[in-house]
Amino acid sequence: MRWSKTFIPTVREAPSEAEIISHKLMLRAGMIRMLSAGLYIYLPLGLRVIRKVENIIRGELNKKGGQELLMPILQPRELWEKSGRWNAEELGMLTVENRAGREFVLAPTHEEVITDLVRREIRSYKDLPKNFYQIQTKFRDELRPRFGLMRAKEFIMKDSYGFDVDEESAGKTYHGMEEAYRNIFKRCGLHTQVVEADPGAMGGGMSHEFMAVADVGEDVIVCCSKCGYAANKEAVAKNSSVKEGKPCPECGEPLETRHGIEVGQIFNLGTKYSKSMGAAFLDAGGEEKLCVMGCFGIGVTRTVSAVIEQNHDENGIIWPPGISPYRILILPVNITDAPSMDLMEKTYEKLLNSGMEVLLDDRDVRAGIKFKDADLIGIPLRITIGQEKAKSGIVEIKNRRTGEQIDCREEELIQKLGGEQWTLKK
RNA sequence: CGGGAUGUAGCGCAGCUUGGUUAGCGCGCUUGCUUCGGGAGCAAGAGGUCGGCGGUUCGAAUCCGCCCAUCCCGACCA
Repeated sequence: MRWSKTFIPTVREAPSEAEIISHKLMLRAGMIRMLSAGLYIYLPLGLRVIRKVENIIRGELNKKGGQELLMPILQPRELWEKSGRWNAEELGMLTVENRAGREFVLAPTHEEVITDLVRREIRSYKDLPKNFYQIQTKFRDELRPRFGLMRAKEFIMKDSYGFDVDEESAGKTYHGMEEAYRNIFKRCGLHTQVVEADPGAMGGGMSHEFMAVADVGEDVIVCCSKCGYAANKEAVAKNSSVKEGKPCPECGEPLETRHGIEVGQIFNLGTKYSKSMGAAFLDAGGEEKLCVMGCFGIGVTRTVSAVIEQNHDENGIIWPPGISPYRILILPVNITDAPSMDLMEKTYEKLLNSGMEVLLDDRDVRAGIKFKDADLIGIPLRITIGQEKAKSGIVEIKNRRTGEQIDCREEELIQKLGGEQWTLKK
């Protein structure tokens, strides 16, 4: 993609409404713009990152047998009365009424719809287990939206719903999802702590939260830096021996207090919804049983914020390669120099043909601006084409994270980029 | 929803205390010339219902009231 053809409106100063680093950097890097409090437009660069995260999620969930579908955002009131959640204050539901006076909810979550589907379509143990998921916009009528994409009224969420024949099978699903989540967040370049959690409005039994450790996190967790043990606030409240300074229950090291951003949560729901919604099946003995359910969520847009909180420096974002909007940025220093332009086009073509996602900064602006913007938007690798070295067909490759830089002949580029030192870890 | 703060050009801000010709500055934007490897210089421009409504006054960005918006703390929450 040529920078001049896309739309990446970078700005030097972030609007004053932005408080935390990820919000400021997303605004400055031209990833998002605010429409109203808690409502954001995802610009081309921001959307590319979101899509990357979504695709990592798809890959890992599909490996676990997840089946993607898509459910309506607008849902009738009756469905929510059936589950007993129409007045569930803590869900922050946004309701609307149509011209005929019929009431709907802009879905904050989809247990009702998916369980209703399963109730009608699944009748035999032979149809189970099933694991459905979708990635779509969710609504929460947040009274106080905050921190950009961290807490928005409208956000993108991945939600999975598991249906199993019994607790044992549901437990396997649960642990499978836990494993998938670990892989997903790792591939997104996010350092997370898994903590035991309170199921809250979801109900049911066991629940774990995936916390991205960050100073701006709204949640407090107590964890052990040595063995990785971690517990959230509710768990700490229940057990007075788990707090800062006390020995870790697993290894005895002193526990520490940290802040976390909740990027994912998994729930074992038991039969709460299958009972209220009537999702039953016949087992091998011909006996009617209720599906044992689980639900599993990932805040996609929040994950993007969390990644930036964990991956930036004073100059801007440093994308983990797996979710970077582009893998490589080509930066020609002087676009009026013919040899530089030849080399630039050749390099661009070659990288595109090799399947790389390349952003070409072909803008007619001073080099300093390009360098600053390059650091700001944080593409992992930068190829600089300078006037002098271009004469002999040499480009510079620079690593955004480490700052290391090498010269490379254009012909050897593909080979070098595939080499170990440019395959960024972390 | 309780407490606090802010609202002046696309962005960042000054002016308001003590009302007084035509509302300023920096960045950005347009044009020209010179520059050109880390956010250039000079020159000439464009861009404003001073958040909105009402009030006080000869006169309001400035004082008063109500409303709206945005942000922070709290409660609540993927």
